[in-house]
Amino acid sequence: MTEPPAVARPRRTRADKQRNRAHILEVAEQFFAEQGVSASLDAIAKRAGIGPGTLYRHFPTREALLAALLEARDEELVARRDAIVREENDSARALEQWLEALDIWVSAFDGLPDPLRDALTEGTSPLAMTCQGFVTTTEQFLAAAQRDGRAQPWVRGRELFLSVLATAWVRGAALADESSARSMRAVLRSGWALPG
Amino acid sequence: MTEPPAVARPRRTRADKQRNRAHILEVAEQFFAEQGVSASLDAIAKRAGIGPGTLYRHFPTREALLAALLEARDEELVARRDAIVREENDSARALEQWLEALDIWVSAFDGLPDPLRDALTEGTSPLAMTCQGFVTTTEQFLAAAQRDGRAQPWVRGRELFLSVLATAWVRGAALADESSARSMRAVLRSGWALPG
DNA sequence: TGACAAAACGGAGACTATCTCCTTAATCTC
DNA sequence: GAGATTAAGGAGATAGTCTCCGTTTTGTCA
Repeated sequence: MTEPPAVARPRRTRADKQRNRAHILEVAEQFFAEQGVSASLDAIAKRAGIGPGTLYRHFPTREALLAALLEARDEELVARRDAIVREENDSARALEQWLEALDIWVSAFDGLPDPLRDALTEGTSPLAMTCQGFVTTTEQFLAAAQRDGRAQPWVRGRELFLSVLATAWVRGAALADESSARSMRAVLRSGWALPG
Repeated sequence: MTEPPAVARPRRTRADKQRNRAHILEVAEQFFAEQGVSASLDAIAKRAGIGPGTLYRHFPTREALLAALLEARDEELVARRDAIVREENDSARALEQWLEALDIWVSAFDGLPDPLRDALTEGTSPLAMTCQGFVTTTEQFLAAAQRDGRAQPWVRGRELFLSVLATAWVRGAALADESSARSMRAVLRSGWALPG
């Protein structure tokens, strides 16, 4: 029988690891902001002064890196949600403000709607948690508006969230002016049809 | 002074060129249908039994290849437009049917909404002509519905076309069931809001 | 039909991006 | 400081895009 090995006390995380992680995030934020979410990961590593292997050890996929970057903004969005709940009594206006906040959030980087859409279906992406949370919040605002007869009863939160992604996707490249963006939002809100 | 050169009578297009072009289109149609618009072009060339150079000589960009593939379907869509004009008297229903036809058209291949969106902004893509034509048609149907007071007066054809692209983009990966798709279309048509 | 010129083909390979080992270096613990 | 361990670095495997240029095919006309 071998000696029962003493349970190894886990070491503290190495300092260079934390330093590298933070630096990668800084550089990635800049690259994604400038070039969109498809920016070259190797280029980010190079600019951060590390090898590709190091980047991939910290963030195994592009989605993992994105998820880490969005975490800080997630907190802002949660704060915004709380502020809306606190300050807005009209349930329809509250929903509208929440959708607007979501819209700003998904516009953080060019091309962000694509990985978010994928995360919403695949469920395995590190972005999925975040997404699902915001879908739930959307459902809560929506349910309140529906209770007050201020939102179509057949709409669901998931589709509303996807609509926000979709309008952001359109804006990504196809809308030159702000008036088009407003128009898209209006279509989302009140549709194109008038009762005959 | 040099002799004015006899104007060379242009040769007939070589038979192998036509053969190759047709074959590339066949194979590409299959690949795009199976794997979406991002399928490897070199793989298409290989399957078609030609070198990559030949493919790129025929279709310098992925968009050019897509445009050629969509040409046949364009004709179907134009025919559908004429049929709607001929058979549907109600302008709102006509617009709705046209949007549905567009929706089917953009669903020909997985991922098609992306290059179409890009084409609509850049204007240089071989897909731009086609897109622009369908925007114009959308505007015509929309104008009729607006004259009849059946469509919001502030909506424009371009945004409506983009909305169709956007809902197709969402469906691309994120909508499991047909009920979600219907719901998205309903939001597009009548919005989520009810008057307070 | 054969010879010439023009047109088109083929595929090697340059370039870029992703991602993975495995060797080397930095850091923590005692 | 010595030793154990964790992380870094970066060459290179793989895959996709796209180009260039020597070779082949085809059309034309004597």
